[in-house]
Amino acid sequence: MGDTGGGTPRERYRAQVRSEIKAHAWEQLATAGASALSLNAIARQMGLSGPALYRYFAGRDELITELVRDAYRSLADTLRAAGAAGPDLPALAHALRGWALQDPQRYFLVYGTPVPGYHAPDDITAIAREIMATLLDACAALPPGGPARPFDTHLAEHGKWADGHPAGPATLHRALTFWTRLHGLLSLELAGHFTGMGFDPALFFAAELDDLIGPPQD
Amino acid sequence: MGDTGGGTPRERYRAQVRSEIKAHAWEQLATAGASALSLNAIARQMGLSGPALYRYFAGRDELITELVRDAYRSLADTLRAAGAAGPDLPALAHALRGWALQDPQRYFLVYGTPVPGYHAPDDITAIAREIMATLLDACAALPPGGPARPFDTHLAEHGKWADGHPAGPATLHRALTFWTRLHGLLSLELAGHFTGMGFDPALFFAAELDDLIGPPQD
DNA sequence: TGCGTTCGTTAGAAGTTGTAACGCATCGCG
DNA sequence: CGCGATGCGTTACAACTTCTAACGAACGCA
Repeated sequence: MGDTGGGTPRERYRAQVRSEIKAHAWEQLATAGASALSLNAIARQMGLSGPALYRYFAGRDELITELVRDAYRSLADTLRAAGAAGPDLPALAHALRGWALQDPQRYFLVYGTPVPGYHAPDDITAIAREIMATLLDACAALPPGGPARPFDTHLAEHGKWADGHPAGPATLHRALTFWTRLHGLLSLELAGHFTGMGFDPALFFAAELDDLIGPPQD
Repeated sequence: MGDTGGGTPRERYRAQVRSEIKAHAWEQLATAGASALSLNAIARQMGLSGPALYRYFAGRDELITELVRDAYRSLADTLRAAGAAGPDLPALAHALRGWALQDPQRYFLVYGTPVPGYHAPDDITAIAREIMATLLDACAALPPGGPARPFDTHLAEHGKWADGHPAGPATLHRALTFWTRLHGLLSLELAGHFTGMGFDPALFFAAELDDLIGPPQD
């Protein structure tokens, strides 16, 4: 926490202001969404005038990219922590859901509607791969499921994403479905598409998780 | 198509200009996303000046709401048409995927990142219920799956969303998982999270669909 | 033919991002 | 200690956005 020994005083001050800007940005993001994020509003909240922020971020896009990076980093750390005490898929799932519910707009910053032109920098895609690796570790430790399925054989030949990970096609399939199914559920829940339908999203989540761990196989 | 007999000439002209505005809006939307939609840019494209558009739409929000409404309507009609020749869940699934791939930004307009403050008008939620009804029809016609599961009993008591539909809890569960699983897959595919991973999203989609129709039960 | 509604215009307010040029404080170095 | 370079914050401005107000002209209907 008290990492105040960064280097020159200027560098420390700069880092402090940058993180203060980001703090205000997160606040705006959580309440008004990413599209409403305004550099001028942040400057006002901090008691300084508009163009001052351009000393710290090249522009709105760079600030948002930085927030996206931090969001990815936060998710990767959260999942890694959940899997630290041994591979545990349910623990990973609940860590993911907790992280998503904690700040829905942060979740959408990672997995929400993309901007057509935008391409994430390499270090962000690296974090994404790290997340998948954590997921693969947990899936590899699971007892084998049912019989091999057609898509498994396709993954065996076209699984160049898990390169360097010693996981069989069935495990790759498991990790992929874990990701897409839980994302579908969380995405719709956070977007409010379940409100007024009456059921409890947490129970639905638990049901889908059960399906992923031990599919109905007897 | 040639529905030119709306009423007074003024009403016909008004409707025509409105639809022309929306056409340009869809074009902008598909290329630059919803956040970049600009009334001024549309006015320029149409050869008239900015404030002229306010005769036809109260503002940017109303135009976007109208686009959301049309998107919902288009999806509901597409699914209804796919299920017209009898309840057919695979047909519904492929119609959904085709509709999504046809215009990703239109899909995200319906199921993408929500604006925190926004609440959809009643007629839009009515279309959403219509979509769920079509889905329930197709699920009800499916042969029964495996044994009843815990979440089914919860849905039996908290399924006030399918009110008026003669479907059992297992069918409700089926429809819900159909929705969330395929959305998760499509959402990540359209957002580009699968690019560079090597596998074919269409095959993954087919695999998930197989799981939904005939879960591995022997 | 004439009257009223509606349309499109220009002008302008208030907001945004982002650039340019200018003082001034501060930090590091001699 | 003092001096110079670096960096910070400012104001001024351009270009853009949404949206309101007021005006003139065109159009439809009686």
